[in-house]
Amino acid sequence: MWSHLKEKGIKLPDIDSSEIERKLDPVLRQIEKNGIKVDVEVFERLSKKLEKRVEKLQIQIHKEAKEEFNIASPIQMAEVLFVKLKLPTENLKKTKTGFSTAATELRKIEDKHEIIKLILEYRELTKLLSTYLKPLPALVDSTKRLHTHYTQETSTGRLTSEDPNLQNIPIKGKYGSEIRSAFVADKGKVFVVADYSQIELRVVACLSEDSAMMEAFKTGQDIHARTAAELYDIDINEVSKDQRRVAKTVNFGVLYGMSPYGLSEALNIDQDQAAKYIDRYFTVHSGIKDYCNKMIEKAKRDGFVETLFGFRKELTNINSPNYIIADSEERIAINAPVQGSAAEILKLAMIELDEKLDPKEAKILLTVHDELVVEVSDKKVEKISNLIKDTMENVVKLCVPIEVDVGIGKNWADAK
DNA sequence: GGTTCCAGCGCG
DNA sequence: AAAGCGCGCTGGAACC
Repeated sequence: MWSHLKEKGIKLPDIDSSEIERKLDPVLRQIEKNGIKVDVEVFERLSKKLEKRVEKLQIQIHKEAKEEFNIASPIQMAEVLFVKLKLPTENLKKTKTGFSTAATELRKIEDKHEIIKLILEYRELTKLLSTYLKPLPALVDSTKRLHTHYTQETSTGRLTSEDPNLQNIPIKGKYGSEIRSAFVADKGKVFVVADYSQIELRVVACLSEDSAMMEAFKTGQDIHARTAAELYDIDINEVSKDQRRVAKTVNFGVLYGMSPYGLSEALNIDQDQAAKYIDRYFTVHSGIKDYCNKMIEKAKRDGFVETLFGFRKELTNINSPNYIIADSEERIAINAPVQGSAAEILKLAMIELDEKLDPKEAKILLTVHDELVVEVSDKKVEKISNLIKDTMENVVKLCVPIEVDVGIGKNWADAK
C-alpha cells in the first residue's frame, strides 16, 4: 500500500508486521521479567497526605450540598448538582441516566457554585489514590520490583500493559512528577528515558507527503508553533502560548478525524470559529486532506487500510447505512495507519536494541507507545544513551527526520 | 458472593 | 444526528 514511498527516499527494513510481532515477543517477555523498582515509601507518604486532604474535601462538599451523599456516585452527584442546587444544565452533555458530571462538563459551570472546585479536586485525588497509590505497593515482588504484562493489541498494532497497567502512570497534574519519582533505578544504575518527538505527526507527514508539514520537520521547526502561524497568518516568532495550544489541538484533532463540533468542545470555542480553523488547516495542508480522503476511499473499496509494514485494520462497516458506524470507521481509517506505523517503528527499535544491548550493562524496563525506559549501569551511561538514541532515530528512514529526546536520571521523573 | 455494565479518568 | 484515535482500572449500580 505504501510501496510508492520507497522511491521518495524512505527506507524500511525488509520485514513485515507478523515477523515484527514474532521477533518482539521474547523481548517483551524479558522486559516483563526485568520489572521496575518502586520506592514504596514515596507512595505511602503521598497517600497519607492525600487521604487527609480528601477527608476535608468530603466534609466541605457535604456542607456545600447541605446533604451527605456518595461523592463517587455520578447518579447521586447529578441529583445534588442539578436538582437540589439547581445548577444550569444548558450546554452539558447527557449520559444514559441524565446529565453528565464528567470533569469537562463540570468545568463549564465551575463559577456557578463553590462546590464544583471541591468536587474536581476530590475526583483528582481519589483517582490517584484508588488507581495508583493504594494498589501498586501491594504488587511489588521481594526486591520491590513491579512486573507488568504486555500484550500485542490487535486493533491498531500498539502494545498494551496490564496487571498493572504501567502505560498510564500520572505525569501531568500537580502530583504527576512526585508519583513518577517513585519509579527508581537500582543501585549503581540510572534510567535512560528515550522518547520519539512527535512521531505520529512525522509519520503522517511522510504518508501524506504534505509539503508544508514535511518542510516544517525538515527544517526542525516547532510543529505546533508553525501550525499556529499558518492558522493565524502571522510570523512563527509572534505565536502566543494560547495560539500554540489551539494549533496543537488542531494538529492532533485532524489525525483523529475531529469535526468542528469536537474541536469547539475541546477548545471551548464556538463552532463557527472551530470550522474556520479546520478549513484553514486543510487549505494549507492539502496533502493531509488528500491523505484523509484516500484512506476513506481505500477502506470503502477494499475493506481495510494498512500500516507501513502491512498490518491491516479491517473496516468492514464503513459502507454501513448507519452513519454513526460509517463515520466512526472513517475516522479509524484516517488514524489507524498513523498510530499503527508509529507503533511498528518503536517495536523495530526495541528488537534492534535487544540485539545491541549487553544485558549486564543495560535492560529495557518499560515501553510506553513512543517511549522506552532503560536501566543502565552508571559507568556506561554516555555510551549507551547515545546508542539508544542513534538506534531509535535510524531504525527506519522516513521522508522527514526522526528525532528522539533522551533524558537521564535516578528516577522516572528526573530522567524526563 | 460474583458478574456485567456504565461513567469517569489516567496515559500516549 | 453525532460529534476524537487507542488503551486499562476503579467504584457504583443492577442483577443473579
